[in-house]
Amino acid sequence: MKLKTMDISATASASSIVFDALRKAIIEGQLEEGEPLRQDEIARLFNTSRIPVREAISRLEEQGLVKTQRYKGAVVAGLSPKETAEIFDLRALVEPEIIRNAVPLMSSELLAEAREKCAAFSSATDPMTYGDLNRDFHETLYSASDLKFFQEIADNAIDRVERQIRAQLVMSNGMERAGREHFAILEACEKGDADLASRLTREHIQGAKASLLKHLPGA
Amino acid sequence: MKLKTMDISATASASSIVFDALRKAIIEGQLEEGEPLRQDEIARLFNTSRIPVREAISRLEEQGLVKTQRYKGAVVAGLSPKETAEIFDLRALVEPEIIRNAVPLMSSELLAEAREKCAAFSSATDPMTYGDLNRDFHETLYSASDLKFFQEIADNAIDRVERQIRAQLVMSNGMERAGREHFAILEACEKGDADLASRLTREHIQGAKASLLKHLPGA
DNA sequence: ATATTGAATATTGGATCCAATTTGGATTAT
DNA sequence: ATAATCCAAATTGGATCCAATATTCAATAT
Repeated sequence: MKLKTMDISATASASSIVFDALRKAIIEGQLEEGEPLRQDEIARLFNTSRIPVREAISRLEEQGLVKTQRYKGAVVAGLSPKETAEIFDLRALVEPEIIRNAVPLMSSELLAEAREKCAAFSSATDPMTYGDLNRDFHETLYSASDLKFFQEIADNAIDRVERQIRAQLVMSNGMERAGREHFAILEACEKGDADLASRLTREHIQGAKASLLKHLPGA
Repeated sequence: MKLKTMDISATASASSIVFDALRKAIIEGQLEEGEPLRQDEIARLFNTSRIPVREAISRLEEQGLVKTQRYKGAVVAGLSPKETAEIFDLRALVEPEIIRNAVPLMSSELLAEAREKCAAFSSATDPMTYGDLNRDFHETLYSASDLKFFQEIADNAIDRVERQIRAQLVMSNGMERAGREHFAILEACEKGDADLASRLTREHIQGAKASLLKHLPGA
């Protein structure tokens, strides 16, 4: 008798669990810029030894989310205004291409899902969730593309400025304008107008960059 | 008495040494695609324990140069023709922007250095060094830009297709055409024509992609 | 002969211990 | 009191050992 094989691989390695948790805590701002990451302390929090913690930290450093100094340890990486601007420029270059590629590949189911996410963002009331809902909408559209490396780049770039994005969203008009722009991007996708969706995405990112830099010291 | 503090940090950590060595071996093709990386074996080669080896491998995986499976180990990552094409598209998007940004920042010293590298590439006779000399030329020009994140992206993208670049260079006309195109890019930089340098860089990459895909099965 | 079971081996993931380095405070000299 | 010095605590980097899992191959049943 044959049994259906069940995927029981739900158990992830300790280092991956620590990595995911630290990454989430960093991009959500629960760990502030410059805050040291003590291996011992983190190991105690997750009931592990420092080995998987070190592996997680080294992966986070490879992603640019932490900086480490030999024998001194790791701190949450911060960005200068100039660096922030560069990341937004990178996003403004890459993400329009992802959308352009994705539009012809969007199923009606995916568009329906994106419409829900778009509505959820526009009607959000809890500032703590602004960032997640914003990201949720964009990633839904991006997921239709088959450009996985482009998506990797975009994901990492967004990770690095997630804190600034959240700040921008709670600023005056941030949510309102983003909501409008999301809706326009969605409409372009529904019309199948890849060029327009691409252009609107670029302007969306450039606008966020501009409104953010206005409030940063000496951009 | 005060002593001048000397920077004695020449001693890198074991994990960094292993990381650099493995990365070099992978992109130069000394380790073939799919070849398993045995922690124990590597540890013996470097006279260390497996701990720094594991850290190095996890960093390499974060860069996409190896793939690991739980309890099965790491293998050198390969690229499908489609993935190779995507990486070249990414390069064709990012690197022209780096050059465009770099041109106004190029000192005459840097241009002189680039000219030397360009000549060295064109007069190269040992196929083993084609890849290094090619990269050397491009990185010299890119180094003038102040877009460090863009450069990170480009560096990693080039890493991932370094093997294919080397193959392309030894193909018929590969070196000859690359040499000509390098010279044209260099001339545009010397003239201070950022737009032209950018366009030539894009065409250089797109041309390499096209000539490469012609020789790949079912691109 | 072929497929299945099961034990021995190989390999990775993690815990514990030790070494190297930094950091901070007590001590001492001026 | 202040600055330099030195020692103890804290912290990271790495080695060794153990646990968990995968792989191989011989033994066995059909």
